[in-house]
Amino acid sequence: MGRGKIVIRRIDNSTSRQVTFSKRRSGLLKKAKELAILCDADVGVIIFSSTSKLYEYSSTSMKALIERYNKTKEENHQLGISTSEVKYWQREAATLRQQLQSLHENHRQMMGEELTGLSVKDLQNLENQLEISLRGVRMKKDQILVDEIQELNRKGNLIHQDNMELYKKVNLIHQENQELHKKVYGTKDANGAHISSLTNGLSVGEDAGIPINLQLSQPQQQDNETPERATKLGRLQLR
Amino acid sequence: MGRGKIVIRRIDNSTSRQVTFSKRRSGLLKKAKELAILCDADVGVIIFSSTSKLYEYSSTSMKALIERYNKTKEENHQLGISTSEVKYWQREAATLRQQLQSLHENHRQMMGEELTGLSVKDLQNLENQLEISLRGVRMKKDQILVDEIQELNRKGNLIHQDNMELYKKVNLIHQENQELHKKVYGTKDANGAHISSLTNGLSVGEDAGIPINLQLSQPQQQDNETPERATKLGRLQLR
DNA sequence: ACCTATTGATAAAT
DNA sequence: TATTTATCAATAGGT
Repeated sequence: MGRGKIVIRRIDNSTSRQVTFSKRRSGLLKKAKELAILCDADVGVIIFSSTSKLYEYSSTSMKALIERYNKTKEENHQLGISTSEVKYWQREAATLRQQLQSLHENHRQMMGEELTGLSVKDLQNLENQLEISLRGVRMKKDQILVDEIQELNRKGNLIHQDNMELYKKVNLIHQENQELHKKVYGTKDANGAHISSLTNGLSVGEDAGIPINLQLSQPQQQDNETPERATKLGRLQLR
Repeated sequence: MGRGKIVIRRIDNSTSRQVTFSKRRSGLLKKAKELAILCDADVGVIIFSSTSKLYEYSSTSMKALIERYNKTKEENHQLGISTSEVKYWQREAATLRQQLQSLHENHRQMMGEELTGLSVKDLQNLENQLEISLRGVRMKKDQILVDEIQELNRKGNLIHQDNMELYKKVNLIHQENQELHKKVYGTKDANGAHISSLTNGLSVGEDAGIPINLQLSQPQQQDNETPERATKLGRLQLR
C-alpha cells in the first residue's frame, strides 16, 4: 500500500526510516485501539524507537495489563517480574521481622528487662539460665587469664635462665679479669674503678637470685567473687 | 477496507466479533513485526481476547521489554511492578537476616555459648550484664512471691475474722441453749448428749485461737541462694 | 505536513 | 477456520 511495494527489512535511509516509523507507529496504535474496541479485547502496545523514545497504548492500564500478562505467564512457567515475586520477598521479610521481634523480646528478658507478664516458673527458668551462662562466662574468662599467666610464667622462666647463664659468664669473666689484674699490677693494687665500672654495666649482680616480677592486668574484683576463685588466680603469681 | 465501511464500536454479533478479532489480531501482530524490522524499533504487543486468551508479540523478549518499560516509566514516576520493587524487598530481607544473625550471636553469648573469640574485657562486660540481669530477675521473682504471700495473708486474715465471729455466735447460741435447757429440765439434769452432738457440729471449739496455716508453693531453693534472701522469704509466713 | 497512486488489510459471503 | 473478493484504509514516495 503505497506508491510502490517495499520489502520488510530495515530501511537504510535514516530520514525515510524516521518518516515510516512515525506513520506506521500511529497506524499500529490506531489498529490496536480499533481491535480493543471492536472485539472487546484488552490490548497493549509498547514501542521504543531506535532513539529509545517510548510510545505506548493500552486499552485499560498498562500496569494492570502487564500484571495480568505476568500472572497468565507464570501459570505456565516462572517468567517475568511478577507480583508473586514481590509478594514472596514481602512474606520473607515479614517472617524475618517476626523472628527478629521474638528474639529481641527474648534478648530483653535475658537482659533483665521487660519481665512483666512472666510467671514465677518462667522467671525461675530465666534465673537458672542466667546462672548457667554466668558460670560459662566466668570459666571462659578464668581460662583465658590462667593461660595468659602460664604463658608469662614460661617466658619469665626462659628469661630467668638466660639471666642466670649471663650471670655465671659475668662472674667467670670477672674472676678472669681479677686474675689478669693481679698478674699485671701485682697483689698490692687496690684501684678497681676501671674494672667495676665495666662489670657493673653487664652484671645482674645480687639481683640474679630474686625472681622477676611480671605484672598481669588483673580484672577488677567482682562483688560476689567466690573466695575459691580469687585464691585460684592469686596463687598463680610468677614463682 | 472491506465490502463495506464499519464504525469503530463493539461488534454485537458474537461470531462476527470473533472472526474480526482473529483477522485484525493477526494484522496487528504483522504490522508490529513490520514496524520493528523496518524502523529498528523495539515493539511489544499484548492482546487478551474477551475470553482471556493471550496473544503476544515482542521484537526482543517480552520480559526485557517490560523491564525497559518499567525502568523508563519510573524515571518519571513510580509506576508498575518493577524489578526495583523486588530488589527493595530483597534488600529488606537481607538487612533483617543480618540483624537476626547478629542478635542470634549475641543471644548465644548471653546463653554462655560460643564464647571463643571474646576478649577478657568482652567477657567481663558480659559477666557484669549477666549479673545485672540475674539481680533483676531475682528481684522480680521475689516481688511476685512477696505479693502472693501478702495476698494470701490478707485472705487468711479475713477468713480468720469470719471464723472468730462465727465462734462468738456459736458460743452465744450455746449459752442460750444451755439456759433454755436449764429452764426446761431444771438444774438437776445431767444428760447433755443431745446438746453436745448439736453444738459440736457447728463449734470451732478450741481450734479458734490457733492461726490458719496456708501453704505457699515455694520455689525450689537455688544452690547459691544468699542467706538474706532465704530469710526474707522465710520470715513472711502467715502470722 | 500534505498528496495520491498503489498496496495491503479486511468485511462479508461462502 | 480458510478462501474469495470487493472495498476501504494505510502508506510509500514525492512535494
